Amino acid sequence: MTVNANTVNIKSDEAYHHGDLRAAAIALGLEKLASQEVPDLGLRAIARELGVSATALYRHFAGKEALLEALAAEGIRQLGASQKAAAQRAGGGTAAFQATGVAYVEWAVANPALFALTFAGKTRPNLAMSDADGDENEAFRQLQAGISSVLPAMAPSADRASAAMHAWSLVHGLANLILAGQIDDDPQVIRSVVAHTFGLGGGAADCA
Amino acid sequence: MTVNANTVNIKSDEAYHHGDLRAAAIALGLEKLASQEVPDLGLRAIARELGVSATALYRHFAGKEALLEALAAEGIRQLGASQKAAAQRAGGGTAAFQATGVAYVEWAVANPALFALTFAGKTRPNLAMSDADGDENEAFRQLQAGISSVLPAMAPSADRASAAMHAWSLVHGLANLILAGQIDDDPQVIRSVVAHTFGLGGGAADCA
DNA sequence: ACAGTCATGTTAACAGCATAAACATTCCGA
DNA sequence: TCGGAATGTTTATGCTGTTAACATGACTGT
Repeated sequence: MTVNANTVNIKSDEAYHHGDLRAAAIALGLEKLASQEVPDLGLRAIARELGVSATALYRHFAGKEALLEALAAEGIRQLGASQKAAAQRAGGGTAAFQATGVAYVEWAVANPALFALTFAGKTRPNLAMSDADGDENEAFRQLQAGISSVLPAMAPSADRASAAMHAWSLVHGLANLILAGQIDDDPQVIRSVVAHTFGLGGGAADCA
Repeated sequence: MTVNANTVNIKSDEAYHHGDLRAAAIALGLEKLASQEVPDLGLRAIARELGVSATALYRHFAGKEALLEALAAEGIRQLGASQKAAAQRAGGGTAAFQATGVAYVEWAVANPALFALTFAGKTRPNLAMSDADGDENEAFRQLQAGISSVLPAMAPSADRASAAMHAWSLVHGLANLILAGQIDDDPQVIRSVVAHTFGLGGGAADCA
């Protein structure tokens, strides 16, 4: 296992000035994103806040876009981890599937800027199509696992793929609409909308 | 004096140099958005391309954000019109409802930058909550009409609201995921994913 | 018709941004 | 120890949004 340079590894102190600048930049970027609603990060601002010259970051990133991609990778990793934790907490089966959906939306709402960045532009890595081996694909793996727990294993793969896209679209759209201020950020609403589709096998945990 | 033949003139002739600059800026903005994937419009670029000084636009827009909002308003108007046309083309009932969903996604895919702009940031007007009287609310009105055609009129308004959010989230998420390159832009896929929910008819009925 | 006001344009200037080129330093392996 | 690679700095270029001060043309009230 190679050391993943992307991970947020804040060595306690005495770190970066002549240490690991790349990691420090990513850590600070995440920190700034966490306290912002819109991902308008600036290289200069990061460098300044890091006590380093503006152009120093070019030794570690090809440009602004490269830094943003690194942050996006971290974002998708966190999202996947959050979903995985929610699924485990819920046990298994349909409940776990719904939990991943709710976790998706809640993570997005809790991390607006990072979520926006993660899915911004066409330059981002294609999550669904990649071979789901990397650590950053936990999100899609959770989706597939959820599908498996709801649809019988013998269902045609076309149905499974369609269901996956359906579920993903639902939570993704709900998250985006909430972030756009078009739908209220109400846990009850989120749960209800998600349950409506994610429980599709049996329908209606919510309707009773 | 030279009338710029490139621009899509809203006002018939005798255009903008000492005419209607605001309209010209919006028209050019839309034109530029149409040939771009990402809404990185620049005030200076627009002014330059319009043959006018950079600061002239400040006589008509409070700032860049204001111009973007004007463009977003035009975007939501076009989206609603597209949905309305699709619904009428489809006749009525469930088919029309599905058609509005497909139209939503297809319009978004056909106008990536404008669609992104329309739903970017929290500063945009809240479509769902406003009183649906203005011309720009056709999109939400279509959504409600579609819901009405699928859910029985006597259904509790909570169910109707939930169904509306559900449908909206689905198409919105599907559009965004396609634009993010995560789902293939395949008409067959769009139709299938949309039909899955928009034809639910039964989804809510199951609960009763 | 004339004067004044207001809408609309102009130029100049400021601060901030991403990025590139040339230069300096530090570190590490042969 | 020496030389090159890695890392950081200064300087410079050209972009951006935005403000301030100034010009000018058109409309309006008397």
